[in-house]
Amino acid sequence: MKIYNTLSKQKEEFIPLYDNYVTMYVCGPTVYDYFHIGNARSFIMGDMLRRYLEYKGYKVKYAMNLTDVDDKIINKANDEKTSTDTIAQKYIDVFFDDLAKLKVKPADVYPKATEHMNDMIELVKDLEEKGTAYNVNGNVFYDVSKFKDYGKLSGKKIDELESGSRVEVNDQKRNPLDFALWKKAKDGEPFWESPWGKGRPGWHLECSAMSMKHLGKTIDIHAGGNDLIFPHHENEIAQSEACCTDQFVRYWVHFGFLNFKEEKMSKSLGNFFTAREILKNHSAEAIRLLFAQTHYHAPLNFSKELLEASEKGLEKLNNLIDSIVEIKNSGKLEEDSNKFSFSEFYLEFEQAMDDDLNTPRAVAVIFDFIKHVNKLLTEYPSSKNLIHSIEIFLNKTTDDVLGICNVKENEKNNAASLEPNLIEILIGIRADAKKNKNFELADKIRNDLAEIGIILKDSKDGTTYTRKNI
RNA sequence: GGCGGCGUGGCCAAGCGGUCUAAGGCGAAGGUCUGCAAAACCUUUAUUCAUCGGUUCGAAUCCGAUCGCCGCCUCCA
Repeated sequence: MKIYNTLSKQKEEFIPLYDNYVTMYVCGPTVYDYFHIGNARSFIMGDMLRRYLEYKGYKVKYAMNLTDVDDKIINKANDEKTSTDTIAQKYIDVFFDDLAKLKVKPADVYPKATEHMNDMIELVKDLEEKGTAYNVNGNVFYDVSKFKDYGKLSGKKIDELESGSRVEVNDQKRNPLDFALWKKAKDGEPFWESPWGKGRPGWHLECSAMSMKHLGKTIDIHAGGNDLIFPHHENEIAQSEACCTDQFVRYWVHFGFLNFKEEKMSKSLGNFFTAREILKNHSAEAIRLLFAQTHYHAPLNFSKELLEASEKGLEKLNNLIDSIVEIKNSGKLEEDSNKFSFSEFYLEFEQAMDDDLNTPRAVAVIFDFIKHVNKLLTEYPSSKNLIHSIEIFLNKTTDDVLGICNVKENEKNNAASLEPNLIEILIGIRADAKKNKNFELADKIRNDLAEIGIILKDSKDGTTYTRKNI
């Protein structure tokens, strides 16, 4: 498989450090608020990458940090007259809750900054000993001039950055680009004891320390939004490679922004929808399909209309699943000797995904597949092998990798309870009504069922139904 | 000012030197089926890829210029 590596600015063949074991780190949330649908794009695309690696047979160790010490958390705690811990815990719960709703597979570890103080302090001590960090009255800064590769990820040059007007002025720094590794505590702020006095870590530090601790000094994939390339990821490289390793990350993966009305969706611009808000009216599957329909690297212009279009597209998939479930429940299935391997669809799906996770192409393969099997289904309406092969294909691709459908769940919903039997009875009554040309009654039954989300469909072989969320 | 990205049908979006008179989704139009619907299926919907030049036997794809949009350089996924 090929992956675009921000470091080399080109697609590279992905070869993990150790055989079939992949280490992957995705920058997680600062837990001070609900995350928005733009943040969700990173979480979901990271999830799809991880799922596809697993599909390919890799064993993936996946870590996502929780930033629970930060200015924004402190401010929020002050505003709400509560502790930073309370704020952090509240939004950690929210985060997990929303991620689960978005069908994002849980990471193997969710390291928290507050639980890795010693690791971070050790890292800073090490940098200080090596002369790459300096202490000014309890503030410890990283000396950018000591790291010759500084700028290798973002393509920025130290002198060019210096001449830029936006670099913060700080008397204590030797160089305006130097960044804080350890910040001296101000009154009323949470703090930890350290060799430099009471304070807290700078914001790049945790990712370096926790990535190396949980995944090893050199990891395979580190991913995050485009806006993290500089300075965050650049600084992570500087910290980690100056202290502990020749290569911190082998493949840097960055996700394009989610825009709203041609502008980056962000908290500071205020033009955002929280994921939670969107999930009230739209399914996780539709959100995931929408994201999959654009390449992860490109910007995605978000709108509710687009989401609705994806929702409609999903219906094609769901209708297929419904008809499969319906056929299975009907008891009409027969053993047969037909073989349906769908190997060309698997191949095309894999070729698309192997090409830098080209999910839009993969989705196109899925829709081609749907069209193809719908035809087969009319040709072989009772083939057990057909149904079985379709289910396996959908499970592997649309469910396991893309996370946009769930065959098993649909079956469960359909099979549960007395409901199917009751619906069959109503269908029977309606069939009699139709026979007697009592269309008024027939339509009433259909309309009333539609109101509770049961959609009847007539065909020459009888009436079937599907369920729709209302 | 420095660095990076983008401009493909009504909308979204793949394609990145020949199979492109350009995949797939949404939308629209017609048809098959049906008491009517729904679903499904079949047609139709870009001789053209921001514009202008160039390279090449051949360009949406490479190069240059122009126009337009966006992002990073400050917290941000």
